[in-house]
Amino acid sequence: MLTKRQNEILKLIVMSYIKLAHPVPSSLICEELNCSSATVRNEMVALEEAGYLEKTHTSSGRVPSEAGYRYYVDNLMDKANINKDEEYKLQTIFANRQLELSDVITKSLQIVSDMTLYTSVILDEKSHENKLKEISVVPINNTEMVVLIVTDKGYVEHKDLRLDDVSLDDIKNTVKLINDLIVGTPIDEISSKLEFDIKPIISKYVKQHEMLYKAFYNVFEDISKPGSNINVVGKNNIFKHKEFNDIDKVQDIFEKLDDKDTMLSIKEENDNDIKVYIGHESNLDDDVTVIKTSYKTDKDNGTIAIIGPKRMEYSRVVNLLDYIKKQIERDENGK
Amino acid sequence: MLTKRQNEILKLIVMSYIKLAHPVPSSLICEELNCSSATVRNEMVALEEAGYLEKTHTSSGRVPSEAGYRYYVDNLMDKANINKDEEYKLQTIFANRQLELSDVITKSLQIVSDMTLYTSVILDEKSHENKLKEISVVPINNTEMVVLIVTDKGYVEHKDLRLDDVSLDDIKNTVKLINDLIVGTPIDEISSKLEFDIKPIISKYVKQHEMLYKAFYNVFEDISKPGSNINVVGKNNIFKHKEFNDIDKVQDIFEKLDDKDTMLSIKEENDNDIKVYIGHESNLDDDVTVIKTSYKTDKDNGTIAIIGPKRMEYSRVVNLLDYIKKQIERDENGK
DNA sequence: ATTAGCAATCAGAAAAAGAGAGTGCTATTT
DNA sequence: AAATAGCACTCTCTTTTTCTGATTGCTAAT
Repeated sequence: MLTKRQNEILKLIVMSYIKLAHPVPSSLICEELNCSSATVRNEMVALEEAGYLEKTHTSSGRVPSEAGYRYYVDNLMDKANINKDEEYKLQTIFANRQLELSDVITKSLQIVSDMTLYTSVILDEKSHENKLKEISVVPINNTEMVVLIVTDKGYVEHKDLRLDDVSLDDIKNTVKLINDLIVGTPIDEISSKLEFDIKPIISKYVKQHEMLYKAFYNVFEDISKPGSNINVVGKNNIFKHKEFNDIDKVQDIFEKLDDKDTMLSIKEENDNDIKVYIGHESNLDDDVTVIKTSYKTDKDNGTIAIIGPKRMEYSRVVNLLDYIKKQIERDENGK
Repeated sequence: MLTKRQNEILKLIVMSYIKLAHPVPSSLICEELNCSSATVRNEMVALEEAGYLEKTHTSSGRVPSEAGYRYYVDNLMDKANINKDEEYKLQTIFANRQLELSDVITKSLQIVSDMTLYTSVILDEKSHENKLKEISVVPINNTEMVVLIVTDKGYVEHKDLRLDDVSLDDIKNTVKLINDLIVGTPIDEISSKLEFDIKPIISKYVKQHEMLYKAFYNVFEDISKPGSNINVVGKNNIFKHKEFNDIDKVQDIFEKLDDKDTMLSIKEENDNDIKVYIGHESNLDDDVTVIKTSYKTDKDNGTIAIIGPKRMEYSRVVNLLDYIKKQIERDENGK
């Protein structure tokens, strides 16, 4: 258990280090605390023994350890509100109802990345609860057509289809059948419904049924794949932090930011809270921190995350994420 | 004018340097040429005076100058055919007719990037010759709907629309009017046609005409913006070349690869040939070379480019680009 | 015209030297 | 008992020096 003064010193050290990116000497703290540097040094030894501080070499100032950051985030961090200026900048995005939700989210995180110099990730999953609302086919020329698919949640997919020697009537009939029979079916059940309900019927009414069945089967097979969108914004901000001044490290992080699985792992344990993953917990790099949260609306749910150095402005980022999460959820659910 | 032997030596030096990334000593060349290193050195002096070679310091081996690369590309480079192995890998992509053209191109350049360790850029412009083929609206709930727009070339756009207090009938009528009156209009002329031809009519037949007109006007305004798609593939390959072992340089290049204007400038002077921009000509970095070409099909045209170090495998890349260009054009036009 | 031979040059690695920041410890004060 | 002043000690970071090896340019010989 830390004394009150130790808490104070630890907080000051973490905050100084976040700001100055340089091991914090006792002299810096004693100015703040009105006591001598020797006193601070004694406390520093205690904090180091407790595992919250580290030295870079025998006679260096102190740097927060991973546990130090953890303790700071869990116990010491000011949970102030979002900065008014930042709120204002984000407000203008959320006020704009013209844009689609995913664009709003991307834009807001773009702004966050620009302001903070950190990197943002947006993961949004195609919901499995989407049901087919309407399918239509627009012929382009003799062999090509565009298939348009809309779900009840307003999700749109389109696919080009090339079919030689199929009559327009056949196509129209097939589309009509699909619209009549499987509208309302959840997208991941369409393939099987197509096989068992539609196939027998179109084989009666449609001449080129074999080819058409196959084509539409493929289209739906494709769409129903449970894909996630991964959007990484402000990647180049990685270069802006002195802990990433090593080209091999930067390369490694860039490769992870491009790696689907690594990015998807961020969204695991979909929690309503804001989660902070410090250093090795981030799964990216020991010098990286990931702060994330999830959102849920009527139509959509997803995860947003900010990636930066372990020496990150924790409270600022937490506030920003919290604000955005609330805006998204208010915007869409509360209307 | 260079002698035959000077040509030979220059070619060997460029090729060695591309392969070994190390200033080429005379000893390396004389093995190849069956003459003494002193002889080669004399020729090197001549080539240096002609501006084709440089030294990194007084007693270093020679490195090709920008002019040296230029001379090599224009006069000395073997214009062999594409490597069979590489052709095979690309073939499988182009054989797959399921994919849309833009996906085929992206995939093939992804493969090129993986094979060569260079970076690829695909620039494809939305053609202005697209004409409206069909518009449809799918209502999602009371206030939201999806507008689907298809052009005669199979280009699809969709926009979410929020409209409070508009009746379904009004919407249907408006869509019908648009379909009746402006299908076939080039997309960049739709806005004005909407204003002068449609507005007067819907104001008669549609109750909430003001709001609907405005909404559709915005939708078309949005789509007709002459946007270009910019797709950069294999960015992380930048890290793989020793000339980019400097973090500031890498940062600078990454920022340029993300910069719309810089990337768009690649497609200028839309030429049918394959163009090579060496060093400062690349507009990216003095150590960078850009090799590009353009393609043109019935539906689409665009530019593809490979970005790598100046010390690039010129002939290999030229062959790859040439092959891909031909495949694209054959694939789409020929058939 | 070509080549052998050799001193001269310079990058890059390794070693040495110097300066400065900050600590830990001890003795002293409060 | 807690806080502080004082000082030797440690270690990084920077600069300087030394050393080695690769490669050249030049001169004289073939």
